[in-house]
Amino acid sequence: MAKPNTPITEHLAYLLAQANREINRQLELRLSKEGVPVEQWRILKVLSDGDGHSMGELADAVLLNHPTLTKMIDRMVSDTLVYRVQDPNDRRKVLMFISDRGKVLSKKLNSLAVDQEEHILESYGDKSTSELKRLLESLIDSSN
Amino acid sequence: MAKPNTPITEHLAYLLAQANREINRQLELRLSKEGVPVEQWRILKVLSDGDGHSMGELADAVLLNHPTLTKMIDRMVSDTLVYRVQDPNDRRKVLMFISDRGKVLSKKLNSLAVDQEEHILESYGDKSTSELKRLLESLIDSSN
DNA sequence: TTGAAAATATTGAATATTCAAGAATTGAAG
DNA sequence: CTTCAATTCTTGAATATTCAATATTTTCAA
Repeated sequence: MAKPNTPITEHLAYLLAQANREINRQLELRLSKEGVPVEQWRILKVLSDGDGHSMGELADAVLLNHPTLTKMIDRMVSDTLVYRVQDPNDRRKVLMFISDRGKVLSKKLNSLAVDQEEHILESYGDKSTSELKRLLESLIDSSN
Repeated sequence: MAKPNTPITEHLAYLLAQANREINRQLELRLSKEGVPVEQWRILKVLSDGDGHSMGELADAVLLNHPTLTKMIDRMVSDTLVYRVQDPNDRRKVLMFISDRGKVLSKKLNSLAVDQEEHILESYGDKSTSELKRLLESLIDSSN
């Protein structure tokens, strides 16, 4: 008797990748109205607290590797969305700040992202959404 | 009074990306024992039903764009893990099959992937895991 | 039956990401 | 103090991914 061997669609790793791909695709579509990739939305959102964030901190927060972040920030500096300041307390570090132009863009992007969340809430339900968020947070916690 | 503006960590899109990144990283680490990227595990797993799968079908199943899949399959053909056969019923299509060598590798990879699932089950819990899977499936459903 | 449109897969050029190495600064042990 | 290891960020080369265009085959309407 042949072993039925779990189909890939039952692996948590696969379901996460699939869900992430789909939701990300939808978000991408909305943000493309402003011609901005999802990662830049994340960067602007994190920086919009107005504080300076080091590159390392940012890389963690926005789920990008260091060199990838450096190069994306280069582009955003060219677009004058953010700027670099050397950290006076530790000159190895660079502190990133959001510019005024960045803040304006960030607001537009946020409302596009909120639109999406609301769209999900409608089709997927309030209860499922908050339960899913809770479980994801706890999965992330348990992975550290 | 300043609007507190949802932190990025509360967005479903972000939580999914974060959880996916973490779980994927762990899986990657295990599969690296066999020197194989996660996508190749997916491909081998899907093909291991022994049937022929067209490139389009495969691309959907393994969450890759067409050209990316084509190039990855080129490598796997070089490694004699899979092979192409022209679909006799529709000669636009190419049917992909897993080779014997591919089957052997696939088995090893599966056991590494199952190890991971079990590790998650332990640290995260049986109940949470199955509930999370259920919610993810239903999110994916509701997105079509 | 013919010819235009659709479906499928691949290719090549443009872009983006990653890996490994490097430069600058700090920390800390001797 | 001095020196060596660790931390932080960037760079350049190697890889990988994506976009747009192409080739082939099928479908289907006229």
